[in-house]
Amino acid sequence: MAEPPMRQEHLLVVDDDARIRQMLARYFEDEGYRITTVGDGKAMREAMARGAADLVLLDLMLGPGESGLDIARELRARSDIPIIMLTGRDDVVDRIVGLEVGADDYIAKPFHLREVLARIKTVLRRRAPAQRVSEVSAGRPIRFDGWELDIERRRVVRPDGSEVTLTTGEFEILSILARSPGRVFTRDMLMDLTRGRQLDVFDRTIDAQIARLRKKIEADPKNPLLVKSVRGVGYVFTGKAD
Amino acid sequence: MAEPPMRQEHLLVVDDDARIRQMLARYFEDEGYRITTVGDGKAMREAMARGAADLVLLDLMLGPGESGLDIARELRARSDIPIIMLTGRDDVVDRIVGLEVGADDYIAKPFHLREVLARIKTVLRRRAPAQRVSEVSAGRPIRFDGWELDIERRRVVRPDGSEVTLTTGEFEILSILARSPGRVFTRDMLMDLTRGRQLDVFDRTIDAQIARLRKKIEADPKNPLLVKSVRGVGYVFTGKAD
DNA sequence: GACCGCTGTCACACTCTGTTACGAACGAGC
DNA sequence: GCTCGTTCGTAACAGAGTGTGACAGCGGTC
Repeated sequence: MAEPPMRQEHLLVVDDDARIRQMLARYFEDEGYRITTVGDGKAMREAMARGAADLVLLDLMLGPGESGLDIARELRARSDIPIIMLTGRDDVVDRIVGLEVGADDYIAKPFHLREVLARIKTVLRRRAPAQRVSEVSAGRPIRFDGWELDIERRRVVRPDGSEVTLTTGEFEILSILARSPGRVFTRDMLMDLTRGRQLDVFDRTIDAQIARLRKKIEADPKNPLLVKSVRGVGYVFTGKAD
Repeated sequence: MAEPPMRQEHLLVVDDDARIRQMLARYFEDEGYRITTVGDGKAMREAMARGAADLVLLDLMLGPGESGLDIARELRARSDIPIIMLTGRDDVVDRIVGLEVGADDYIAKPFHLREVLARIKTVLRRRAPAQRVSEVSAGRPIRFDGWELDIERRRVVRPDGSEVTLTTGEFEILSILARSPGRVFTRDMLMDLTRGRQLDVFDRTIDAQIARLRKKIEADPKNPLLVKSVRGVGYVFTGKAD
């Protein structure tokens, strides 16, 4: 029986902070990864041209005139390479946009190296299916199945024209989900993106909010059509964009 | 050293990792195969032009700007040569797409050489009757016999327009099967593609799920028309695409 | 302070799924 | 045809995951 060849996975780090680059490089080399680090978009393009990486770790706060979001969009337009964004602790908006743009996951700075490793393994292992880049442009209302969700004005209008009154929490969850239809969000991500904190072990907060949301927007909350559960994973928005 | 095949079968390996090419070359030469190895799509086209191989072992993660999936599609468009994909450990999505594109089987890296040999023998033996490339494009619902399966929206609609409520697990299995009608999936593949893990020896999980699925979508679950069993092998979707 | 809406937490019921067990169906060989 | 060993279908059960009513704490308003 032959020894299985451990293919060395190749990470590409894009961060303008040299200390972070060095720290990540040292850690992941020790962990047996091949790692390339670059400081800006230009160097990233060159590195990608020299040889495709298996995953990109992308800082969202690059130097002046460069946005990690644009780079993510650019990468996504050209390949399906997994992207993990490094975001500021409270850049909830950037995280949401990052996910819309097609990033696979995000990690808040400052991070624990072990956590980065865990996320990388997860993303490489279970590539989220069909990361369709959503066409949602901020500011324009989202329309689905006759509904209208105006994120700017925090309004939700039924197909018959009447307005639904959602609480802040309900609205937040619906916004996150509806911005990326078809993408499954874990409870942990939803907690983070709506409340900015982590989910405890037996936390049922998100479930309760989803139940309340369904009661308001689903014709039959027992058979939801817009927000479905994915057992063992989380929730997904299944409305059909108009 | 194994018994050499009657006629020396010719394998073509496409992988950008020279160590893997060399390892496969040495092993299969010892096993009595004729083997050609190339590192990219261009070299593959040249090799194919020089002389058709009997089977292509294709790495899905090639260098920059090259996707194994595109190459598989290209190969399949021009010939019925059997294709076995080499995929990352858990690139479930890539595997599914690969099968849709018309590959005959896949092997997860890192692999055991004996396993590769076994799979090659199987594929060459059963010479799958020209796996029809399915036209399934992600995002668009699959239609068969009046049914509609909308993977994005996680919906299944009967010919009479009513909706079937499938559980997450049932839906997953049906999705995998229906994406590649006519292809026989082993229980092991189904377990791998839906749950990302391997089947234990006396595992009846898939059978149970299939039974539950049939109860919901078959008119007569005892005489299934959509999901049939292939004794000793697995299950196959036999719905007729509309 | 009293009131009120929102949300986190708990408890309980219900659903889903892996596992087991057993009988039926099947194929091979005689 | 028959037997025998294997494979498959499925009912039943238990454990894990999920839905949801109830309630209390919190922060706001009057």
